[in-house]
Amino acid sequence: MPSDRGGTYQRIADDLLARIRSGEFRPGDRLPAASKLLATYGVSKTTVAAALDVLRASGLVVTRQGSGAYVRETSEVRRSSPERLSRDRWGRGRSIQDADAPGRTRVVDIVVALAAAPDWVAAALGVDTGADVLARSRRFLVDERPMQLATSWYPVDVVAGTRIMLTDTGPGGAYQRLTELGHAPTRFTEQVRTRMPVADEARDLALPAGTPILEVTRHAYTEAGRCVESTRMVLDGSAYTLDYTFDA
Amino acid sequence: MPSDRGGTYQRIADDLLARIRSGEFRPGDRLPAASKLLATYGVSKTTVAAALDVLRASGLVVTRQGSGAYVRETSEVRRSSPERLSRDRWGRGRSIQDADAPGRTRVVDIVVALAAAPDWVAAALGVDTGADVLARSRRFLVDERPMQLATSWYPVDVVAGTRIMLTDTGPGGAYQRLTELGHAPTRFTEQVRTRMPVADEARDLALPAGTPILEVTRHAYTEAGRCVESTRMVLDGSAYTLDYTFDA
DNA sequence: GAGTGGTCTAGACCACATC
DNA sequence: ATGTGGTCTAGACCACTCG
Repeated sequence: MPSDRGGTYQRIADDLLARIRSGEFRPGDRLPAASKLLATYGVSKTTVAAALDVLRASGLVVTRQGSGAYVRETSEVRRSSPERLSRDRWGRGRSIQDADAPGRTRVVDIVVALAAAPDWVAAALGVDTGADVLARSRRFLVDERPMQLATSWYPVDVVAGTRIMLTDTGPGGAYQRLTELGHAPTRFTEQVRTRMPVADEARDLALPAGTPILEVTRHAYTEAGRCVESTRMVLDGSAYTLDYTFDA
Repeated sequence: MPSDRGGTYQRIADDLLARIRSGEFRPGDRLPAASKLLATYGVSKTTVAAALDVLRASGLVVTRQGSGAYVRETSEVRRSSPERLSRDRWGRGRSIQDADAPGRTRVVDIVVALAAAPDWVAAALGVDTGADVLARSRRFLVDERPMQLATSWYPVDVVAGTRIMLTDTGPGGAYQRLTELGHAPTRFTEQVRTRMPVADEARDLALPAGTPILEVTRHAYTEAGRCVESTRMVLDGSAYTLDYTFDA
């Protein structure tokens, strides 16, 4: 066992990490039970638990009560490219979700309501702070695994009386409806950040400890330069890779 | 104190979180000492420590030994846009780093060496797996705060005998040199992921617990479609927002 | 020196899964 | 029924800062 800096629990964590890296424990494998580790390293149960906490916080190990501690399996990565928003994707009446990687996407927990616009939404959509806008929230499952939370906001004058105000926006989705209304989005901006999830997000996305999220904020602009949609997405950071392309 | 689900430490963490959210404790404020919390909640020191561990792992609290536990200050956000790579930026002999947000950028720990290409680099650059390529590693400080680690790889036949092989690539940086060599990058792809840092990254970026990183992989292509640079960057996730723009 | 966070023990009880 | 992880206690010692 290495005797570097840090407490005993840190050295045990480092040792276990090295054994995982070396291939002694592979993804999906169960680590030795705490009672074994306790004896192996000659420490108390609390110290072993602390070591496992380190590995959990770094997202490398998941624990299942009554079962064991397991090396986390690298989940299949889901790619997300701007091409999913290209006009010929949604122009044909296909769902934008079809553009993502394989897997059956299901949209659940759809909530559509008029609500006061958050500051940054009001600023983007060009409405007064606190003015009512249409908010569409929903949750995306891929093969029944929750992958993404999203809320989109629209100016009321744009979407009033359209299918965007209904739970089902119809073929092609909101972008197709906006196009039919003469507000076709032609340009998008996305801002990408990362952070640890809040408790609600961790629950809704079923995130194990040590899993950060990607927060993507997208704005859709018409040819005239008007912002007609503001969207904030929260993605399972262990599942997504975002692809972007641009010219010098 | 809420008496919801979960252990005592979880309820203490939830309570402290609520008090932070309510504004009772503001960013930079010191939380009550563990000895106070211990008395307030009527629990043992271990339980208080567990509650603080929850808040640390979520990046909301930082602790300083011998001093106290503090509500984490939201560090100034540093924006990073593709425009930093536009030709007129580096075409004028300015450093690409100048394109980022305010602050003095300093590049340290520059290491330039020939090394075996990792698989994904070899594939991108179109060389044999394990073949030697030029690797440039460095670390970026902004106002002396470490913000980013980066390694770039170049095909040997492109950069042999040029300043790209030196520590100082000269005015305009590597892209300007590539342009002079007839390999002007005209198109870039970036792949963005997030994950928790490994120990080395947490140390080199001075990341507090509960801080995820952004891993950005960029490829630079010439007009002819050849990839002449492959770069992997690791960014302090609490400091960066990535900006992208694209058309429908 | 007083106060703070960080670590560790030995043992206990609980909730959960069935290795 | 047994073994697993999860939680908690009361107390101890250490390392660090200086409120």
